[in-house]
Amino acid sequence: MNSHQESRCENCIIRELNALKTLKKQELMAISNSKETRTIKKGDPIFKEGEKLNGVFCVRDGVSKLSKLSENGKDQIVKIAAKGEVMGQRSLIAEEAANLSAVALNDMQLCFIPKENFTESLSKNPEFIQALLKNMARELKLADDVIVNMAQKTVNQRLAGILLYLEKHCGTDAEGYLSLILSRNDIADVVGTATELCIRSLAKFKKDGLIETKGKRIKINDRNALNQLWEGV
Amino acid sequence: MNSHQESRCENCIIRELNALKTLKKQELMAISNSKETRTIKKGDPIFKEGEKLNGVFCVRDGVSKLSKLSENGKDQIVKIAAKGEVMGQRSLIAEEAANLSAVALNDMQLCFIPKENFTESLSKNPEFIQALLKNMARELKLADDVIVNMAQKTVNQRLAGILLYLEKHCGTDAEGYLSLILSRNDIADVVGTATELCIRSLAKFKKDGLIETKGKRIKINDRNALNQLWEGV
DNA sequence: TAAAAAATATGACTTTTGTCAGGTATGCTT
DNA sequence: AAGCATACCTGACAAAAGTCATATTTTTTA
Repeated sequence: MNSHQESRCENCIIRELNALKTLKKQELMAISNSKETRTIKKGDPIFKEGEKLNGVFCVRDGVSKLSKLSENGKDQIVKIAAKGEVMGQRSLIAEEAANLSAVALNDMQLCFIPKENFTESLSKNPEFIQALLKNMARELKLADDVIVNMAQKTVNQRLAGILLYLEKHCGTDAEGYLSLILSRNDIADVVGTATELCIRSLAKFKKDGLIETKGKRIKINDRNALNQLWEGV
Repeated sequence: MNSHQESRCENCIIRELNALKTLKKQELMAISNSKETRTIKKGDPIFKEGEKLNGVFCVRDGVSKLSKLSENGKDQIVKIAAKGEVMGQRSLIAEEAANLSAVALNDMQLCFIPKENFTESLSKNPEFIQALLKNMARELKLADDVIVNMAQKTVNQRLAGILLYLEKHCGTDAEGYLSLILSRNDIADVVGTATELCIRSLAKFKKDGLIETKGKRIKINDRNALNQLWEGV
């Protein structure tokens, strides 16, 4: 399979979305021969916090949550990784075990790139390092912003924020519903609140005409109002 | 002054604490000639969020807060930078304006290293890039952990956490009081709560014998209990 | 398809957090 | 040293968030 044209890294367009786009033909050929394409089912774990990773995972399709178990027994979702994102690279770079757990939010296709290939490029390809560095720097800014929002915004504001985020980053289906269907519990874990509170807030958003729901599915009706709520106007 | 032995980067030991330790003699000589040593008084701003930085600031002495103004009008302190930390490098790497504002928490001595020197080394010195990359990766882990704590811990827990953090990272004086003296308002801005609540919680900690206070100054009496509170036992 | 399990939903209540108003202490300026 | 500004502190109340119990609906599985 790996020898087939489409599964060769040289021809992969997902790469364009991340630091892997800086890899040279030679590096790509090496990776093509050692990489592994994995199919992951919704709900399946990809790696767990504390685990030593022996490679990175490039998301070809689907979406994963990256979460950490807090000492109070609750899971906090720190990041949602969609197509094109590389999971595990932070841990490899820092030479640490994984700090977060990755679980598939829907059926996924991943490319597993072995540590050896990753570190080889990391030590030899300056363009790759530069791209990684820039990527990390941008991630760090996003994380700092999340800290501010977690500390200063209310549950309603943060919930409005993630609905807008999901629409922007994961898109909507033909009927206008958010493509990524999360459980109420997962939404609560992103917001950092209890499931009940999340459900209640969604019910209020619905009553106020900001959103529509149909089972788990959510449609944004009043983007403007949600945005104003998020910004605290 | 710059030609004096002690002010030459080649002889600087602060460098050992960060990525600048990887710089070569030639690079250090160039920086020595263009760098600027700045004395900043307590409360003075170093840079503001949104500002385009034309260099990085290496903390020689003193402590700075890095904060961001939330849309609700409150400042959130995202990081406390002590001796050896380099401020502004994230912005230069990402080629973005500063995301945070830096203000001195006590009298400081900073080395300002111009952007040109920084980016020169960034493009030519692989060891420097590697060190920066590792640094960013570690910072990102810390930020992710703060996100989890902000989302999942109570005000009391977070307050206990920062007291322990201040003791560990900024030390104590001869009498055992925390060396870094913050206003109640600044402590509240780290915790992400209102000043009144911060004061109340400190009063409770005092009543329970966890800490002692003398004006602004705080002494940790029961490290163990604070730690258990932090961990939520 | 029926039963079981899981997820969603709602009500009642508690705890935590935030806010406002006012008081006291502290330090700085003139 | 008096006056002023600032920071610290406290009480009373309001709002937000968390918890527990218990439906109701949806999904899974036997």
